[in-house]
Amino acid sequence: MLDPAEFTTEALCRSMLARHRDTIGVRKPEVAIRKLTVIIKAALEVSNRKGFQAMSLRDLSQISGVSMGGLYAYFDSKTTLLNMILQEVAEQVRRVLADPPGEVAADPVAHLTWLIETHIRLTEAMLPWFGFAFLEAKTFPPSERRAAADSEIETEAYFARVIERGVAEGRFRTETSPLLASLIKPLLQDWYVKRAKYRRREVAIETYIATVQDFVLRACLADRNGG
Amino acid sequence: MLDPAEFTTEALCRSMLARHRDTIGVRKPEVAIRKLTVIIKAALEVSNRKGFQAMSLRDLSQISGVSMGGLYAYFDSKTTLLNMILQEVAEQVRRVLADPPGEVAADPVAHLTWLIETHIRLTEAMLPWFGFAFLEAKTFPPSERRAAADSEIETEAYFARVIERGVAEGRFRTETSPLLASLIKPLLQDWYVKRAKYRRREVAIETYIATVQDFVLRACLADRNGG
DNA sequence: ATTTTTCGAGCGAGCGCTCGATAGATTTAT
DNA sequence: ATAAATCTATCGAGCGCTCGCTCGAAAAAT
Repeated sequence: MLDPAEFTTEALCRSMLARHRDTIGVRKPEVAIRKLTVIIKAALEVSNRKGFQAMSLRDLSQISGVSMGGLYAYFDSKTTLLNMILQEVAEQVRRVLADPPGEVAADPVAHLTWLIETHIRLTEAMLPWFGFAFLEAKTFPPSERRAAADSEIETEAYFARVIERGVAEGRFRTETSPLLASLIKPLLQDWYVKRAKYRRREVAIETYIATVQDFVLRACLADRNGG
Repeated sequence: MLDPAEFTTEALCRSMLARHRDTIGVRKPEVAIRKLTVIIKAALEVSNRKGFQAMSLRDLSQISGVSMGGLYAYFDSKTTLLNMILQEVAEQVRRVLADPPGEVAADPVAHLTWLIETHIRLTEAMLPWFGFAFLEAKTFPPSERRAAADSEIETEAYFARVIERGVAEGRFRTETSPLLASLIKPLLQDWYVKRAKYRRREVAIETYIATVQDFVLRACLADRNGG
């Protein structure tokens, strides 16, 4: 479904580097990618454990093995580091959700099902990144907070459009609530926000995906088709 | 439905004071409640704006009008203040959700509907408190984090028990997913977590409650009863 | 007169961030 | 081929500042 090679920390850091070529001081790409990867890995690990604010740059330096000064070759402030990570998450969401396979896009039901599965699998592939984004985006400066809210609205819009089309084409109940698109998002988020709980209960990702799909489709489809 | 007088900041602070009589240095109850109320009001206000960690005790002192030393007559550490608030939230959830009216408890469908409405109305009555608990609980020390997780599981259990009974009594589909109870919680949370979004879109609380109730019941009930 | 409550300057620790020093790689000059 | 010059990447002690928290004194209440 998703190619795992596209979501390794290294691959994602390559994408980050490309976007910040001008602000990153290290010129040689192999060196830059290698070090950026260990920095980001460490940053995600520590932040997911105790929060981004609580992670000091000395923590990050020690765990990544890069000196204080060395860190500042890759970002010019702690807030910039935050933004680099959040932007990469938003970028991947856009890249992955924006173009469904042709045969899927043609049918609202298939499209909705695909969106749910793909979103959950994307968050699974980038678990520390989404955990980070969810945990941190709320507590930060106005501009970062707004960017996070925009990204959220963008995701919601993918669902809203499909539902609207499904209703227009008569595949969904005409009474389908316009609120539904908003309510799908928290269902998808629960998988990575409460990941520990689902791991403890040994819920497989396929089970989770199927449950959410069924939950949503029962709300959309006419009664007879709900089973 | 809920008596607003029970959820004023002052009423809640009275409950907090009772629970921490031994660690609060101020002896006269009227004085203690009055000051605790302004402290908690200020703490919730600042924390909801920029996060509990980012709120310094100097911020809190200035905004509440209570001196640094004065604050420490009400808690012995910043973490204690956090716990006092989280405990009060957990206490109210327990108090309100634990005893449904008799006529409601008798019927699984009515009980489930009641739980959804009551939980959403409770979070609305204590909006800054729940916003605070949601925002902060994740980022904090192990013991606080565990307490928050326990409280969450407790809430989930209310829903799990009703659903189980509904299935046993033949009111709900036998295939009703055991995951459903977990998935209800994020739907309820969205109301206070994304409160700004729903306010902007002018979604009334009654609309939200009805939408969630319909969403959940469609997942539980046999197909013919879904409308 | 004595207890209770309030005050806020001050403490040590830790924060984000800077910057001069330096070791290694690469280019240029001879 | 070798020496000199230049550039790149890395380092970590130290700066100014704010943090959570304390404590002895002042003020208010009894």
